[in-house]
Amino acid sequence: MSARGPYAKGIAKREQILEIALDLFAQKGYDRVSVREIARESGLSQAGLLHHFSTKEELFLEVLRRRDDRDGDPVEHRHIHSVEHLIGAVERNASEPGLVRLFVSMSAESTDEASLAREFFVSRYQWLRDEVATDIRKLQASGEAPESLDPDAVASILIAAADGLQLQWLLDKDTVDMGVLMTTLWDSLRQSH
Amino acid sequence: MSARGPYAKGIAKREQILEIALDLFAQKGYDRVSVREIARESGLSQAGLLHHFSTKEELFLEVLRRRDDRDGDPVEHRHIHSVEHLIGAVERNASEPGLVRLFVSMSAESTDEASLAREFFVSRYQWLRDEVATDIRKLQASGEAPESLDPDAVASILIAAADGLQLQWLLDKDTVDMGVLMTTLWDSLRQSH
DNA sequence: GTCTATATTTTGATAGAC
DNA sequence: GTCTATCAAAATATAGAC
Repeated sequence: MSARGPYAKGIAKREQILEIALDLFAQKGYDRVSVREIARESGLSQAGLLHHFSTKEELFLEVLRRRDDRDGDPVEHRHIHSVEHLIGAVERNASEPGLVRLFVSMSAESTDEASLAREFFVSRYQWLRDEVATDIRKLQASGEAPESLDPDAVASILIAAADGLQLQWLLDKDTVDMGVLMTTLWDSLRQSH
Repeated sequence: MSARGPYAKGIAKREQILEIALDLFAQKGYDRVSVREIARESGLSQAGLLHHFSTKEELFLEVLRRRDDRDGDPVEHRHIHSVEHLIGAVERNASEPGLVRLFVSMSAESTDEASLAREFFVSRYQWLRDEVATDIRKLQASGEAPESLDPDAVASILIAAADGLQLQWLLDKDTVDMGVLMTTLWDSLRQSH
């Protein structure tokens, strides 16, 4: 897939806009960023930006989809999610407060029934719970996790803890160590009977 | 403390505005509610409302403080928070999606460094963690919780799970049973060694 | 305490030139 | 593909009458 051709310039600009929009949405939230501001940071006029994404919401949804892909190799991300990966992602997120804020604020906004992002987050959580629950069943089969655990319940709980700890961490980064706490939780669950 | 006197009318109106603002912020989030809208629902003009709260942010902060008080008896709320209370609050919240949404979206907004609500949530989490950790120490002393648990870590984790489960529940109310999952988590932790 | 009227900004989006 | 110019709608906040 060459980057050359008649569309190369447009595609490159699109990528740049998406990067900048990601950062701005992460910093300030959807409603507090104007298209003008994203355009200015991208070295474009507002109308120039709206040539690439004809509405603000279209740009926003594209940014959301992109966020998932940045969590490491997209292929790996999509196919071998596990408890270990979940904890690893939380640990890595401690170096990316902007991304964490994007996720926290966008997922909160998505709870609005009318939000365009709602569908995105609903299916994302369904998928995530499924991946983690499947991994737990695998660990039970190999004796690495106790049979007493309910895989679906524990999957929900681990994901919930990850989200909640990210929120606490954003508010008090020195007090809350997300990675350590996730490990503590998983160790405790594995040692329950 | 009588409700009579020269200020009775103003105070009553203030209360009414706060109730309505609470509901609207909960439904739509801070940025998507206008002062005009709150005023209209309160039977006032915009200028009439701004006589009671001179800026939108002032009104918002007042609503936030009020939210805490609605979580049951304020006195009890403030003085005997415990693991049991935390789980009970989550269970009760399943009948109040509006309030849950308010909390989720307002806490997410508060992660903005410049947010006026930030200070409110930072101190709220510090206080909550402290209350829950203290309760866990008490349970350990009476033999109702294993000594192997780190009270501060478990407090953070339980609160995080509560927040994260509320988010998942808002997005998929039929699949996620917050109360059951919180109980599952706490039981597992108590049975770990 | 509440109103009408208005100042001032800012927003998302479009039209049309180049 | 990007610009300038512009529109229409909304927002917060204030001034001043009653």
